[in-house]
Amino acid sequence: MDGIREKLQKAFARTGLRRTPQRHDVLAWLVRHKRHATAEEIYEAVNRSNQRLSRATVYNALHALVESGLVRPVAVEGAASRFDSTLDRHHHFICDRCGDIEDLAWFDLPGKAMQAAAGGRAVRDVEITLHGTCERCARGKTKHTPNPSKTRGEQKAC
Amino acid sequence: MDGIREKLQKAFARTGLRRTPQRHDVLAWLVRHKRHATAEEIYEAVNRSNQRLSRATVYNALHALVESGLVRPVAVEGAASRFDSTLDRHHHFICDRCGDIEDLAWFDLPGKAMQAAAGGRAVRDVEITLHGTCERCARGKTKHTPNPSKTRGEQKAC
DNA sequence: TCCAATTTTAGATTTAGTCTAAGAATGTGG
DNA sequence: CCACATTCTTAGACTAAATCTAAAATTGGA
Repeated sequence: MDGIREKLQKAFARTGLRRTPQRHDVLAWLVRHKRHATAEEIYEAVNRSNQRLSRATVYNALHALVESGLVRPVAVEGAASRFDSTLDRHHHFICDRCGDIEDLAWFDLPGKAMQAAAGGRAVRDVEITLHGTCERCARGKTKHTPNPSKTRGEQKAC
Repeated sequence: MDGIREKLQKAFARTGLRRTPQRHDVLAWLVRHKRHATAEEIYEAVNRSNQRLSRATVYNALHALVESGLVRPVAVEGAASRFDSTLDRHHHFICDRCGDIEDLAWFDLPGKAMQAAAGGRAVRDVEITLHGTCERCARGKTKHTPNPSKTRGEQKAC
């Protein structure tokens, strides 16, 4: 119905990454829920619906998926890394106040300027992250609690 | 001789951040050594030359400095955050293989595209990180060990 | 089918970073 | 110059993130 099965099948085939049930589940969850989840959240969510997989397996699967480009890590200062399916390209916006991560429409970098700055280096990927205040926080809605799990660190109550 | 004292004095004055000896030492070290150091490295380095400051103080100082914009955190997936003086603008390049972080010359984002993508959000800062293979790793020099401290995580021997 | 390589697993371990409560330093108004 | 409130630092305990280990399970191919 959902086509996800086929989509993932293709993705695995394309990258040559061995498709284990565990990797499949992790990727499927990430594709379905476009949240920027931590490894811990994925661990809990996937285990809630399916068979159990261990924490180490979640990390292994995530790393394998990152390695082959199907998943992208979003590192956050002072907090657990979050993960993101790359099946559609996009950039990120991180709110200074509440720490929420939002997707932005993709746009290109000026190729020339980038090449010049990169010099002789081989560039595989470009990561653009905007920082600022999200609309909810700007409006002063204090209820906005984007990371229902342990929101460790900086974020001021918001 | 070095003008750093005055430069920092100005920086503190400009941002209104209280200049404590500890914050000064942390910032001074970051300005002098343009490495992208972890909190732990800073802790060790600063204590090597000067009086002792506690780990908590290093974190406190770093957060205060980040808050007031004098220092920028560089989050890295699966590893300790690194820190960077912002006294000159630049972008980053992170090597997939060895994990090294290099500075790139500053270049601007196409303002229109960015505004369009950001929508109504208030953008404070733009962070551009290129990922790929650094020149040393490309040349296959296996000696390249950029993070002499605990290089935890992904990096293949390189 | 059998073997070698890969993957998963549970649990222990390491490391990053925060928290707490108490004490020190600082700045301000009188 | 003093008193008081505020801010900052500190050590160490604590929490959480992520890795590591060694053993068991699964897989793909000859």
